[in-house]
Amino acid sequence: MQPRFIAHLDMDAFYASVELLRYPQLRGKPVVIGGRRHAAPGAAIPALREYSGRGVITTATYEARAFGLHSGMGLMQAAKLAPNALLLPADFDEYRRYSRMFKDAVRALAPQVEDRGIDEIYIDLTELVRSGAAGGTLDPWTSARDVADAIQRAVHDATGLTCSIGVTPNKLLSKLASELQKPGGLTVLREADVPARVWPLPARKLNGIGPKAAARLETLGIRTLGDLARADPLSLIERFGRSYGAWLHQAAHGRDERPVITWSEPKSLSRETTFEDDLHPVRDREQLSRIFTSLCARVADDLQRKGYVGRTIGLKLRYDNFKTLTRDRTLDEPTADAGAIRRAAGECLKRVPLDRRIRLLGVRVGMLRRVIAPQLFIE
DNA sequence: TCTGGGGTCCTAGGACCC
DNA sequence: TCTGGGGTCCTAGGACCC
Repeated sequence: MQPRFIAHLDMDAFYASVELLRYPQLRGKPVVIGGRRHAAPGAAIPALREYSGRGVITTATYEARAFGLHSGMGLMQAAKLAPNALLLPADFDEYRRYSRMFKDAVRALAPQVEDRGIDEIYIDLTELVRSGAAGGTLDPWTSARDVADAIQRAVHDATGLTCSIGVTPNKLLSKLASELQKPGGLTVLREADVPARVWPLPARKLNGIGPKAAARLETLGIRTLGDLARADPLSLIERFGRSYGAWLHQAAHGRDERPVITWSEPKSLSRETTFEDDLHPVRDREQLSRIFTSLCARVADDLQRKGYVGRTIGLKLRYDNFKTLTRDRTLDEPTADAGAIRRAAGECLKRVPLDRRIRLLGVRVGMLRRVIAPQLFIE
């Protein structure tokens, strides 16, 4: 395969940065996004110490991260570390608007874009670099850096927001590289840089090595990606299975052939909610039933708006002890009807033990099939 | 006052069919 | 009576990611 030039672009503290455009007076202060809507519009922005309830940080500004706050952290725990940090509820409609703006700005320069959620993308720069560098003697990596630099400026011009970009021969390394100089970084890594720049990093930094795998690796004395690269591939396969073990070995050497995928069909749509207070299956039966029905109605609405029907209806339930279970049922014919989804999900609910308080309820529809043309639906 | 909400992919076992 | 494969579909759970 010809060498490729792949970029990973990651918006810096995206949700928080969008809020700072709206509230410029908060710039330089520790701010976190998360929790449910809590203050009346127009009221003063509350500090973390004033918050009570469930919820986690979705994004923290760099000033807030200095206190040890990070996304995923419970808000009550965060309040202990930084009681004076300011707290704003998430405004997803606004973030989606900015997401479209930055992605459009990138696509105008480099069309081969893979969506990886609201605030990050992969970009295949190979064609641009080849056509741009073909005329001169310019080193292609210098050319790739120039394109990435232009993308960074275009994103800032379009949105007023900064991003970090990694440019390398593949998605795995680019994802890693974009994190090396946040915020506002542009990091170029070539294959030859892997031993010096990648191997010293903790194994956990690799996209695909999560907390569980990292802990198992640690027990084998594997802490860095260099340790992993030196590990015997056969023993990795023995311990982690044929597929994941082989992947671990390849990944530690910075090898990844996955293409940049510019469009893919969704596989499932779901809605779930964590209750303000755990609900009792008997005493709070009516409230649970209302919430359950409304979740079904919301998934049905999502399906209809986006133009899909689905055949597998799934229920998700989390008890007060955080134990989570799922049940699903595959119908003969796909549906997007709220009533049909509710009936199937109701059958699933009959198959779970309801002997303790419930924390979360969710409804999922899978095995999707498209019913209208993609350009007709509105995001 | 621990632990949101929306996804993807993988594994493993059982049913069922040939 | 016991014993085969292989293949597909369905279900449940778990790891991981943003």
